Amino acid sequence: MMDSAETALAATGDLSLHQQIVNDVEAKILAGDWPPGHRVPFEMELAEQYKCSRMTVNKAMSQLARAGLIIRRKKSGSFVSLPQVQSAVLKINEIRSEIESLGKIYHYDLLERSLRRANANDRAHLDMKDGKVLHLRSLHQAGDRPFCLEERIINVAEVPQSLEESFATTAPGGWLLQQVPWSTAEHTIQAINADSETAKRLAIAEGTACLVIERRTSSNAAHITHVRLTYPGNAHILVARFTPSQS
Amino acid sequence: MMDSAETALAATGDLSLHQQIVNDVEAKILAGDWPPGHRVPFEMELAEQYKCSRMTVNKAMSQLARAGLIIRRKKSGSFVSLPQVQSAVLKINEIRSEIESLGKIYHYDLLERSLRRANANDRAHLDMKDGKVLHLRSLHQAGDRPFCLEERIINVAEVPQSLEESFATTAPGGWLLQQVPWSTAEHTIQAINADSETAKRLAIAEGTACLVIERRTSSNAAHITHVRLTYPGNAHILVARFTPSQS
DNA sequence: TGTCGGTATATGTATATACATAATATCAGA
DNA sequence: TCTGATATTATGTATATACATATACCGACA
Repeated sequence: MMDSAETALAATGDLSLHQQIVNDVEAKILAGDWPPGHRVPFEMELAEQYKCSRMTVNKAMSQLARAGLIIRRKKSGSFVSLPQVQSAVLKINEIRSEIESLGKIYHYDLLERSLRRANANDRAHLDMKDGKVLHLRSLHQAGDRPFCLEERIINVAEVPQSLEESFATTAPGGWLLQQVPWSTAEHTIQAINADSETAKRLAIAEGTACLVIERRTSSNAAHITHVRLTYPGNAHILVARFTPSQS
Repeated sequence: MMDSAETALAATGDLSLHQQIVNDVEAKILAGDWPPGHRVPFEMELAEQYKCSRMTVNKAMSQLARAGLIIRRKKSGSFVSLPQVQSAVLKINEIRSEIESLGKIYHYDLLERSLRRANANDRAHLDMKDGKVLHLRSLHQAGDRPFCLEERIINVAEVPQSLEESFATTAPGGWLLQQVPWSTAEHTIQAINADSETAKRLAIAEGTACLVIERRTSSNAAHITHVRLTYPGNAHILVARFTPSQS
């Protein structure tokens, strides 16, 4: 078997020096050579080892600290941290591209579009006091099979241009990404049994398990939109990955 | 309404200079003042603006680039990037702490423990050629209610000390976190209808929608363990968040 | 007009240096 | 022995400097 140190050093490509240090240290930690609590060599020691300045090592160690792999304490040194709470990055693709990457033809149907004063439910979802919301219900299809049922409310005060858009052929998800540049988002994921209405729309038996993803998108302080995506059970699987220092 | 620039500058606490720059630029992007594609001021310009050296600005910009908020191109400058694919960080807590944080009493029951040669299914899950796996089935309870059904296989070759452990009172999840220091993980999440066996164990009606999380944990190259967690529907909701440069 | 090649420019990396900050270690004095 | 001041030390931040690298731009030349 190949020694892990060799593995690390073998990969010395044309990477920058500080990136090499990051990789080497990360490899040591992942391989278990340096268990949690182990003190990583001091910056000065590593600098000597790699024949570089302390600043270069510092840059590498700062990266590792930001990634959560090590914890740094003044005067004491840097220590391999305990594996944090199991966490993973969940990538939620645009529905259209998701379907097309499956080799299916994407089709979008608008079921309902209405403008209304925010009711109690809307206000809770968007954390707003008063105002109007645009309510949209639509169906995404892969080939001739229903793929996902979407129910969305848009905060009209924040996205007034949504009133101009019919959404007859444009799915609101992608459209909003264009309009509201960057965003923060909160997701909840749960399993529900399809009620009769949902079952009919998704062409599945009533009671079939469905995956429901709800997302609230915000920009700085204001909440922009809330969407509830219902996927027919087993037909859809979410994938999430976690790798430390996800470079 | 407060100007967003003021908002950003108002928050000038005792943060380090490069962190202030990160915050200010992030605020500008989130507020939409700098839309996607907009060219961020050059490092030299920002250095002048903040009356600091280019290196300090460079540190800030590098952070923003790593976080994906901006894209940097030599000779051209830095540009606000298009909102990436909706992604979010999913934190999957230790089941014990999750239950206890709900104010319930945690109880763990081992249902089955067996050592066996890896069958085709095991080999697929752990991506292994041959060898033994430890198979564990257990139930996590919150108060007197079933909370989660766990089915796990452990790669004995990678974690030989698992043979010494009875798991009669120790849940394998937390134990493994201690034994296998750092890890990468792949998760899949889906909704299923409870079969009769599952329904009985979880004390729910057959066919109830359940959330199933499968996780494969690895350390460097080798796969350590595969676990399938089944939560009774509606009783459990996953939460995931996304904020750019999740500092 | 089109292409080649040189120059200017913004970022990328690395260094030496300096001082700040936090926390440990040490030692004097009560 | 306990207390508190002081020294030591590792990290944190910031600077000036230097050179590397990629590339946009522009002008010369065919």
